Amino acid sequence: MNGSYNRLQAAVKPLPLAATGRKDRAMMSPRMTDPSAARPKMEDIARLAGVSVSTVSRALAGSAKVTGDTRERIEAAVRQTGYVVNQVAQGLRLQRSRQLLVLLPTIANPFFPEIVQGIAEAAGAAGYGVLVGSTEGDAAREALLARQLLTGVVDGLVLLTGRIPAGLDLPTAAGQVVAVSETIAGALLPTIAIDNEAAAATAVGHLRDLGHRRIAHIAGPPGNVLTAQRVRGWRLAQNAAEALDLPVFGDFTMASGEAAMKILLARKPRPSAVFCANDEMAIGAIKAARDAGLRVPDDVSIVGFDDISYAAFTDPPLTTIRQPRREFGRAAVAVLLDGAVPVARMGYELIIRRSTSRGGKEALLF
Amino acid sequence: MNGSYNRLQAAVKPLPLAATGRKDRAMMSPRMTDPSAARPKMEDIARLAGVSVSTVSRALAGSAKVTGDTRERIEAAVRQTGYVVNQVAQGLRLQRSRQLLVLLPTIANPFFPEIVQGIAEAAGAAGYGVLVGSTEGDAAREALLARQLLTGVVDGLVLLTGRIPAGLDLPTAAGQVVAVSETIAGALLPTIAIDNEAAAATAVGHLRDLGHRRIAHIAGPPGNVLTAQRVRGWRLAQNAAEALDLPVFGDFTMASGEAAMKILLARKPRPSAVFCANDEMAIGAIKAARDAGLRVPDDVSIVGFDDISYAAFTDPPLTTIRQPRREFGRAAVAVLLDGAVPVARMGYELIIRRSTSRGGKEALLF
DNA sequence: CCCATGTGGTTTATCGTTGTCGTGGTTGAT
DNA sequence: ATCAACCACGACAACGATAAACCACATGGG
Repeated sequence: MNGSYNRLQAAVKPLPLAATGRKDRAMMSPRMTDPSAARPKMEDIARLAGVSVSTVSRALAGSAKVTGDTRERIEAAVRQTGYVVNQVAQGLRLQRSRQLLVLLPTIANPFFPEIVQGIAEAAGAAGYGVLVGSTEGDAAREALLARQLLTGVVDGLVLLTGRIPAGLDLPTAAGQVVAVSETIAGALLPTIAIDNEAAAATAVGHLRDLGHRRIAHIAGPPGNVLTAQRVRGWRLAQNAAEALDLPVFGDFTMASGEAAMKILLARKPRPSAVFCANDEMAIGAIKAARDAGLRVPDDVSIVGFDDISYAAFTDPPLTTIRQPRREFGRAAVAVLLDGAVPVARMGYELIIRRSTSRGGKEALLF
Repeated sequence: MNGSYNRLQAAVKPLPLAATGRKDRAMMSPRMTDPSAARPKMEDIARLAGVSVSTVSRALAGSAKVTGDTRERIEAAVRQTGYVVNQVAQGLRLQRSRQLLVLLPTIANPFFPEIVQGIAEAAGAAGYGVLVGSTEGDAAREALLARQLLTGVVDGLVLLTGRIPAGLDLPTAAGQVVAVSETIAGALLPTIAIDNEAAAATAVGHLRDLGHRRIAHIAGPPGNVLTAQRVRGWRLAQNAAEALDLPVFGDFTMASGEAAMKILLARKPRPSAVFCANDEMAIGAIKAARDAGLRVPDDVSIVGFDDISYAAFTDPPLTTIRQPRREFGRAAVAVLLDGAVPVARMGYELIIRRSTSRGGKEALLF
């Protein structure tokens, strides 16, 4: 609400000014070829082609009712002026924008890009554009994006945030919203995801197969749905006694993974393996282990989750659970655009690299 | 142009249908409390509050000309209906959207997020929303985003792509576009960046200070402006003979860095140090070195560029050039919104971590 | 007592497109 | 020759919001 508000108006002024000037220009011949021309509108094309705006509109829409000659004149005028339809006006008239909005918690997490790419691919093929909004954990920004964008700026919303933005009325928005990757607690919303509990159990099962019995868990932030599901999976794959162990909570960042690992390494019987709720925390955990003078996987095995691109480049390369991210994106668009039935349990895959190995003496002694 | 086009229209249908139904509803009392109510418009608020739409508009705009009583009735109606203004209509009327669009080459590169965050911060503070579009190297998608979005959907464009989208007329868009990080060849466009040549020279100078004389370069893709600038800086910091060496070109991905490093390691006198045009390629290079049985930095020193978050978590942590990304973002918004003068040479910083060390025998023997 | 000056609101025109309806002119069938 | 049917196209009314112009009604000063 301060002064800086207005500057773009000023910066944009050239256009409005030129726009008002346009009518004058008809009378003031000298400035006819004004280079700082305003964006032409359909009316301009119509005048140039000597037809009505309706005809221009029809021609541009590809109607067969506009004949060769007229059509050519219109197309020539369009080419000449570089005219493009005003999406805002079109959106208002049509009550639809052919745009999708992807809401993600933070653009910095490399887990999301591939989902967005899948969305963009599928949406693009259907003639839809894709915009991305990053909420950065800020509920206000989230609400702003969702609201201001469901107000007609976009036709559909893909939620990667794991929660319903404030102010979004689900019944009203039915069919226009789909959740991906994270199921949203208690909301009847089409959701695309994997079975996180089972996937976590798979990861932990892999460690058990290698002989590990003291398998710690670096979890996501408390309160997060994914966190809960993966903690449950971790418990599920262990026996009753082991499952009493407490996870250390992080926040999905490398730094938090590093900190959590330090805590784990200080535990009395040191865990022989650690299952991390995502790859970034696993990267942090590897660093902590290294800094503590431990070798991965010889001294500690580490498993991640997501299979982000960096997972293959860590030292050692990270064993992790791969989620079909591109598929997530495509499926989300199918739900939105084709009314496809959402698949709540898509396939995942355990990618075994070199951060896990057979449990050492310690593990076997147990 | 196929069938899948129409589905969202169908999904959205409830709204248009309800909208047409709305007028009927006035006469058909029974359905008054229709739960699947259409999004209310200003007219509905006006009716509810017993005033005209103009008054509602003014009240919502915060005009002092709407008094206590009237204002309260309006606000009550807004609360009751959950009304939010239609941005599309508002945008058409106002000829401005209070939205900025950030165009980036790929959302997958972790160099960009922090810039976007800086943009979002500054824009948010000024009441602007930020949308992100990822072109994925596709010129068509790029043009589509730029065009369709400069058609009134957004007020400003931040280009992180290093080139002018096709169909974007710069004179017309003057003041609405700013380039960040990459200068755009031959375009007179406000640009926020660092002096890439000098920064590259700084990185290479650091290696020379450590005694290295065979310093190879893994460059970005040929044709890229950044690539050229950093190659020049690399040459500049060496003596004439050394500068005859040829860089190996990559494409800024980890995989390309790995491949490039393999090539470099096969060179006759093996380089004792490698300057990589970005951190991701450096990460790939480190992996290649490791896989070849070489230790970093004992056998090869490696320097990156950008200081992405992963740079601090590699083994060894990566020495690199830090660009003030958040500042980039803020500065870009200042240019767009406040008409600030763009700073083409912002400060950068050499971050010395542990991927570089004094050149070994080989280097000293030279 | 009348006119200037505020208040607190309403009317009206407009932003750029598109669907509906209408029109003048041609065509084919009768 | 006459009429229905068509045809390509034009005029007009929305879509939802806002700013400018306008208008009642009070109030106060001369």
